[in-house]
Amino acid sequence: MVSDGTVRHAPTLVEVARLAGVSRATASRAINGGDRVSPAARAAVEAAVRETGYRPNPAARSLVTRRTDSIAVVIPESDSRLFTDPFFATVLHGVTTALASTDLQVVLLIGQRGVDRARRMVGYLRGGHADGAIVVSHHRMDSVVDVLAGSDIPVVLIGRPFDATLPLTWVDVDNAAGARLATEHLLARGARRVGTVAGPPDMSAAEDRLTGWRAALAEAGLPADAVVRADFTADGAAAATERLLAERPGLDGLFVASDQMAAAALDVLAAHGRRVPDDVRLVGFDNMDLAARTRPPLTTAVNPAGEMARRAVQMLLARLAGTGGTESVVLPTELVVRGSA
Amino acid sequence: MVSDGTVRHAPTLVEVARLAGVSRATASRAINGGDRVSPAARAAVEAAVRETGYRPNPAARSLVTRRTDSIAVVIPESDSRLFTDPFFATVLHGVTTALASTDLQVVLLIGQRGVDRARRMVGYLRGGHADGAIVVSHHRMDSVVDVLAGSDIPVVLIGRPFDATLPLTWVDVDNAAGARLATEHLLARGARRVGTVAGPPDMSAAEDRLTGWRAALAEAGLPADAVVRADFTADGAAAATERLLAERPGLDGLFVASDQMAAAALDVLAAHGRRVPDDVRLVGFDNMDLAARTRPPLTTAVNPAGEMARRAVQMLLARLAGTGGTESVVLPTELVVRGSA
DNA sequence: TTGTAGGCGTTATCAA
DNA sequence: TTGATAACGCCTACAA
Repeated sequence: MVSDGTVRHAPTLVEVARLAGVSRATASRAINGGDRVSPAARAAVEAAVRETGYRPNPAARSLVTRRTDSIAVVIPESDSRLFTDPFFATVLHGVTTALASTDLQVVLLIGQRGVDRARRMVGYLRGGHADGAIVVSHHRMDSVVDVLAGSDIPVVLIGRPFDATLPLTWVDVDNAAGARLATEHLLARGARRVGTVAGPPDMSAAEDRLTGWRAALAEAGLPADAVVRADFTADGAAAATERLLAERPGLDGLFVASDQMAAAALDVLAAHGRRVPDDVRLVGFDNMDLAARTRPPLTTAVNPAGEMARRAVQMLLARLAGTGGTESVVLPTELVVRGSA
Repeated sequence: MVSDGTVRHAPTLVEVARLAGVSRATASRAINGGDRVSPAARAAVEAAVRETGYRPNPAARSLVTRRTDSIAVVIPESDSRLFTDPFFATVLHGVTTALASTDLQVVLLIGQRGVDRARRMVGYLRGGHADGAIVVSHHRMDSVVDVLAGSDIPVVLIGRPFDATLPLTWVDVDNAAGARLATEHLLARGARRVGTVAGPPDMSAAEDRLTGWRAALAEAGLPADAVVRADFTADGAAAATERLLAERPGLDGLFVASDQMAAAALDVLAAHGRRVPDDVRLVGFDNMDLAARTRPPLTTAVNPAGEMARRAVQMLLARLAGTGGTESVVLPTELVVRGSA
């Protein structure tokens, strides 16, 4: 007990044990929920814990258990998307929420990409700072992923890696199916000249969404050649949409690979006097907050970021417990129909 | 130690020392940059470290140094603003960036408010999981702040606490000055009937911005009674703006306490056929990404979230080093003039 | 400058 | 069911 003026060092197991009238070993067992403890001893220890405000020293515990009771969330994005994109905040929130019932902590690693940084990160993880990792891999990130794949650290990726042969577990939304739904919806609403503002080719989500768009058009027997690339930013999407309109003045349908880009496309279309959805039907992807607030509001495919985070946590926990979690997961998506198509 | 050709367990100091032909103590000194090491010994140890891929076991180190080399970032928000608001992502990015040059890690604590959770958090911090904490205190959060103030954990708040008498260090932007600048700008542009969409009264930023707005009007000898409250969400702001327009049809200037809310107000004004800036001059607060992308783009006061994060880190590091960091800081703001006023 | 030895707080092993 | 006792890997007086 601290008598407000005395030494303020945290109570240790020794003091708890002494107060409870048992040995350290018994106190430890009682605290860690072991079964080989008499009810009397357990009660005494619990009382002593309450009285002293004892908390186990995590370093000491970790030293002997070889676990840290924490997991790392790795976000290898350096650019400004980190601020802009609600995706990361949603994932982070999902992870911490999913972990709230456990007593695992989240250690955050935000870093630049590149081989050096990758090695540092993996070194950190191997160094025993975390029991496992969730990697939010939006970009290609070969270095981090490669190094991780070559290690024995339990890790789950959010967003599939490019190289499907790597021994890695991941969870992703069915980007191709979402894009396909979106495009089919455009066609169902009567669009016949359908373009797309795609994401950059070094992101699997971008590639998969492009694939889905192509598939829907192929099935309808329509050409899939009205493609422009952007970088998932509003500015990039605005410029790309301008190019597309110049190249394809007859466009009557547009699938844009993210809501943020779709909002920018909306502005460009308006600036060109093209009404949405009357002249051009428009569908986005993500269904983040933003989608409901544009005018017209966006029809869009759902990207369940929070759910992906929860699943990733589940899988990682299973891995850590040795009870599975080695199977990658593709979450379904659906289309939310609003005013833009 | 498993034999599939390799040694499974991470190399320890003992092996490094043996390989370098020195004692554990010398190896430790060499690794930790101590000066009492001969160049030869140091070189040998460094070579051994490289060869073995040695990384100090953080738990063992922490056990004896009584430091964890990690700091906690506490975000006691439970509601959806966490996803929506780029403020948190920006702060997080700022913190990790500022910490990149050190070898401190970030432990993320996202939690509900309330006394129980507050005690748990503080217990966690006192338990020796982190050397200090940065608390992003947007809301009132009396419980967390009170408990923290009563502890001896080094902590820096981002956003001033309501109770100024608490022995806490914090960094904040000069919200009142920003609001004042904004309102003065409205007046300079000719507005005479100036209202405000304020934030909720349990947030110091909201109160300070309201204060600044009042001050500017008082100085100009104009009434400051056209106030509606919202909760920093777009929907809340839209409803509030509707109320304000109903109450004050003659409004010709509007200060909105955040860009996100200002964007919503913009829509409402447009829906009522009020042109911005011709009929109503509008100024927001924050200067986040969004501000440049509304139409017209928003004139707004800068909220330097990243800079606040960096300063908070600096202050906390100083505290940990015992070299100051006990003085709270108010960062200046400025007005960014765009099309809305 | 280097090495010896002790201890940080906990859990795990083994007798009792 | 309990209690000695030995690790866990590292740092740091202290002595050489």
